[in-house]
Amino acid sequence: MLVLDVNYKNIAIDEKENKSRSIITILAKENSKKKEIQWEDFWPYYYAVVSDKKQAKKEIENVNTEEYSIKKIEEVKKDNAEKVLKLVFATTQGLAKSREEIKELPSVIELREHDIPFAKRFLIDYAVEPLNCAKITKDKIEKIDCEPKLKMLAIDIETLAPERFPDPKKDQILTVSIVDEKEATVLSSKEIKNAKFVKSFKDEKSMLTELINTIKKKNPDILLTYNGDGFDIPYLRERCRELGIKFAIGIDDSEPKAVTKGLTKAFRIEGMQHIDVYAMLTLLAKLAVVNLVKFDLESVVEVILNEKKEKIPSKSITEMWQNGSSLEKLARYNLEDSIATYKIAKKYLTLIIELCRLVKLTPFDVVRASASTLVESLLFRKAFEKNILIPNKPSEEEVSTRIETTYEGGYVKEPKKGLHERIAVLDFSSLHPTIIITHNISPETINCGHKECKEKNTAPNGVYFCTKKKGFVPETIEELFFRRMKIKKMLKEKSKDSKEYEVLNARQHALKIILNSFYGYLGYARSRWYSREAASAITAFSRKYVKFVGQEAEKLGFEFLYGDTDSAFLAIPEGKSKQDIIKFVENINAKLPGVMQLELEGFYKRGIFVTKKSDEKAAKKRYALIDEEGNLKIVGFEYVRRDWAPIAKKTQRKVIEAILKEGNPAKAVKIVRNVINKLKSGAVKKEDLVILTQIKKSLSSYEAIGPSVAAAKKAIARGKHIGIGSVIGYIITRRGKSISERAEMEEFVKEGDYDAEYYINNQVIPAVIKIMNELGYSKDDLIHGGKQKTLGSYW
DNA sequence: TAATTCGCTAGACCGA
DNA sequence: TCGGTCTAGCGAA
Repeated sequence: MLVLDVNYKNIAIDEKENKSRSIITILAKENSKKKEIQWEDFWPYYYAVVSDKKQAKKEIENVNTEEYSIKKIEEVKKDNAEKVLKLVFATTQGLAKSREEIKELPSVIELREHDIPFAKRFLIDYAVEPLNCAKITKDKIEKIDCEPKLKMLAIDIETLAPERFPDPKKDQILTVSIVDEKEATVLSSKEIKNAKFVKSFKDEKSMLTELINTIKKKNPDILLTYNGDGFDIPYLRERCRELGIKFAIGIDDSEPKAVTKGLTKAFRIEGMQHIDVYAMLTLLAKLAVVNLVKFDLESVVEVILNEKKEKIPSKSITEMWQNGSSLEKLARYNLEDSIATYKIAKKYLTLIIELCRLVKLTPFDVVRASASTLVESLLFRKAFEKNILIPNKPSEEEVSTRIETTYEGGYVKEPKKGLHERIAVLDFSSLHPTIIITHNISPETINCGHKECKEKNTAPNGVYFCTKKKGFVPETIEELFFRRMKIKKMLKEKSKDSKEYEVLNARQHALKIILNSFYGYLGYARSRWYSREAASAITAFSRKYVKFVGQEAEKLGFEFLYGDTDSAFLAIPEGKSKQDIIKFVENINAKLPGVMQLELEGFYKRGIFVTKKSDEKAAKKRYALIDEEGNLKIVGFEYVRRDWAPIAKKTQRKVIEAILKEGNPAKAVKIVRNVINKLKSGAVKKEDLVILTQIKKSLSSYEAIGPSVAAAKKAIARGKHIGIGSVIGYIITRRGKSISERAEMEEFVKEGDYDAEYYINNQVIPAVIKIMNELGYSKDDLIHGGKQKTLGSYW
């Protein structure tokens, strides 16, 4: 049986006395049939840490147990607290209401685990893995690993938007696209001829009725939308109400329900998992699974699916609809959105499944979670297994004080500037997790009092960690770490295009994501397992280890060029070989404690470090390398930044290529001079001039009005809608004094209308000058031509 | 509305 | 109009 969802509901247990209870419901699928299982023997509960168990019990019995639906008060044993009572309730409402009064009772010190949602509580206590199979008997749920066959259905709507953001009270839904593995259909509320994929209806109401029927009939396990939480689902619900029908797509004929998630709402649909692919992608971007900054479907499709998708602005959609022209194009556009949504979801489904299983959250929750929620959810289960009480969330005051004091991070070495040859890059694999495991770093192992631990396991920041008893965090991480190693080993024997490989790879990826999140979680102010000392000790150890590698390398005659947090860049001098590096790594590994491990990331033929703009020191976090196959690795430079114009980025890349690949700085000069001339001639295309910047707060709250904000304000004055999080693409034109005054959003700029001086002096030259400086060229040489040099004189 | 710190750069802002 | 300081954004790890 495949577990699709766990939820709870309130049911009457005694109609006469008006008594009810909260009961867990499991939505499972067997032989492609969904069914709901009610779990009788599980009740809402929390713990109270008390000063005297008998006394506290009495006090609790004296409150209105009826109102709070208190069922039972049990004495329980927990490994990290002395006197603990477990309070069991009939309803979640009773539980919630009781907290205020219970926590104030004289013998009650504090409540614990009082804010764990009931369904989540069940997932923890029974170790239920959503999207995995299970054998469900009366009192047990036994996990059985399986490959779930999930039926997904993507929907997307187009609406009327006459000169305003669409309003479901007024603006009708024009078309709806529905896509699954087999079918791709558009429903239209007006006849669209000559389009096979369109089903036309006489009006909006009959179209929406068909949509509801189709969803019910297809009965998917997963309903996919793109920003369905923010738009499609509430719009459909409102619009249906407006038309006097019910958007009853739940398996129990209920409408989608809004669930508050932070500031925004998520829409839950009974009987299926609503995955908002937009939410999913913001999570995957935060977890560094995908590299996305713009989340509109067109940008996303380009990056993830490597496809081009045309955007039709809402204004044009309204026009097309009203004119009755190009309706087929409109329908196709609508269809493509659903297809894209479906494809993206499919691409990451395996990873999402593995994350659900690992942290024991439903896909609905996982895709809308944050890194901290994922880590915390996993720790909840571990705490249950280890029989320890989960720490409470910190109060707001506590959060503020935590934020006030920060701690020192990783070590970044100032690089040796200039061109270098024969570079080996070494890095620690899983640096933070391995430090945590090796040194047993956990909130509760700090300064344990043992003399021996202090002597043997003190971090460079002065705190030490117990060596006698494994900590909660390191024990958890260690288990995940070794599980991942094992999977990675298995992967080597699988064929890369097999399903097995895909699943195992997703599994190790999920583990990696969680492993990498623990360190940040320990230093995160709202964390339940917060420990600044622990987080600070981790970075202190990291600095020590990286410096150690650098020092040992120099002792052997390698040059320690650069290092950042977990890496060491070494130059291999004449007379030393790659083999010596391999030996060096082996030697270091023999000296490293615990599971610490240094790896050879790769060899590079050449590399360049440049000076900062502000002074003559070499810049950290910016360098370029070329490997033996001629592959460039450009880090930190303008080339990788989106807030630089493509003309500057492309030129920089070409310059780096000419120098590292061909060793031909004269060619680099030529490239730059050509670009300058082209800019001057006015022939550079708009698309090469656009600078992208995100608007991160409300436009009114900016103290300094930079070009992006200025451009956005002007665009708003022209009627454009720009919200927080919008990415502004602007061009510097010739109209105005300051740069901000001259900035205009791309769509309001004509081809050729740009400020060549700006793009030469503020974009192209700054992007290449520091690189050319290292080769002996000045700004003048770039602008006026001049000396010819070859790299020969340097090597 | 929520993993961390370190670091670079641009351009506005502000006072002289 | 200058130079220093501050705000802001983005990237590396």
